[in-house]
Amino acid sequence: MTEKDDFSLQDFLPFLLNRAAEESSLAFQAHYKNRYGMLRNEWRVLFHLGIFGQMTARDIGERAKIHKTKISRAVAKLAERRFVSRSRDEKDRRSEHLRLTPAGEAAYRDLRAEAQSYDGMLAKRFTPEEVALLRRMLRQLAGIEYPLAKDMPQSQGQGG
Amino acid sequence: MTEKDDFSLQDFLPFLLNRAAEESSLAFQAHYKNRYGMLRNEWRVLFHLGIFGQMTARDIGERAKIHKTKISRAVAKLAERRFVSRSRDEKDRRSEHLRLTPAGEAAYRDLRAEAQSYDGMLAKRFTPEEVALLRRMLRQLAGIEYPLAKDMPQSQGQGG
DNA sequence: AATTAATAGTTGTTTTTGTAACTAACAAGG
DNA sequence: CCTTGTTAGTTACAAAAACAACTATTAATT
Repeated sequence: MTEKDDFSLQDFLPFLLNRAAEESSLAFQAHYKNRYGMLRNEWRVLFHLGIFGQMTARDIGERAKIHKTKISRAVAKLAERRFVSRSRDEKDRRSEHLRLTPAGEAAYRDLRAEAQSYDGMLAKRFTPEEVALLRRMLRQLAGIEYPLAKDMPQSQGQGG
Repeated sequence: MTEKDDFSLQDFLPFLLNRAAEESSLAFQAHYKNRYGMLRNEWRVLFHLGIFGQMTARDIGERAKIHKTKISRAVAKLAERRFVSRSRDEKDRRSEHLRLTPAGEAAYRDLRAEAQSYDGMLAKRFTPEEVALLRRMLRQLAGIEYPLAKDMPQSQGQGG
C-alpha cells in the first residue's frame, strides 16, 4: 500500500467537501434524529419555516434546492407530528401555505440553539477571518448568491 | 415569505458544506456515472487502487472512512466489470489484495484527468492562497490529518 | 369554451444506503 | 485442543433517496 501516484484524493475538492460535510453533520444529525426522530430534510424544512414564518413547499424547495418530492414527504411527516400546519391558498388552490405550530416553533427554537452552538464549536477551530472566508467560498461553490450587502470586498467572480 | 428570524441557514456550516459538496460534485458525478456507470463509492475505490496500487478492502475503508459494506459492494461491482482483480492473501486467508486491471487503470487515468481539470476549474474561482486555506480548513473539518510535511504554518489546533 | 401547456404537490417504483447479522479465518488463554 | 474473542469480508433486511408518473388546478392558445 505504498503511494504510486501523485494525485491526491484528499485534496480533490468534491471528495474533501463531501468528507467535511459528512463529518461536520454527524453530531448535529444525532441531535435532531435522537431528540425529534427527524430526517435531514425535515429539519431543513422546519428551519425554513422557523426563519421565514410562512412559505409554500415550492418556496422552500427553491430556496434550499431540495427536490419537491423530498419536501412533500418531509412536510407530510412534520404535519403528521403536528409541527407544521397547512392551509390552502384560496387564490391558487394548488399550493398551500405552511407554518409552524407552537410545538414546531418549540422544536425549531431548540434545534436552532443547538445549531448555533454547534456552528460556533466548528468555527472556533479557526480565526474569525478564516471562517468568514470559508463561508464565503462555500457559498460561492454552492452557488448561493452573496447577501450582497454590508462591506465585503466581493472579490473575483470567475463563475464557470 | 419575509424574514422573521436572524438565524441564517445559509451560514450554518453543516448545511453550507452539504450544499457546496453536492453542488461541486454534480459535474464530476455526471462524468463517472455516464461514462462508466459508476457509483460514488466505486470511483473512490478505483481511485484508491489507482493511487496506491494495491490495497485490501480494509485499507481502503480505513483511509477513506467508507464503511466495509460499501467497499464490499463497490469492489464486487468493479470486479464484475473487470476493473479490479482480487487475490487472497496466503498468510491471512480472510483478506484479499485488490488491484486494478489494465481496463481499471485506463478508467482511472481517464477519471483522474477529469478530476484534476475539474478541481482546477473549481479552484480558479479563488486565489491560490484562498484555495490552500480552504483545503486546509476542510481537512481539519473532515478530521483528516495534515500531511505534516513541507512548509505549512500549521496553525491552531483547537480540536474538540 | 375547448385544447394544450404549465405548475403545485403527491404517490409509486426502483436504486442506494444503513444497519445488523452472518461466515470464514485467525489469535489467545486456559 | 477447545472455548472465547477478534478481524475481513459478505449477505440480508430495513430505511432513505432518486426518479418517473400521476392528480388537481391554473394559465395560455386557438
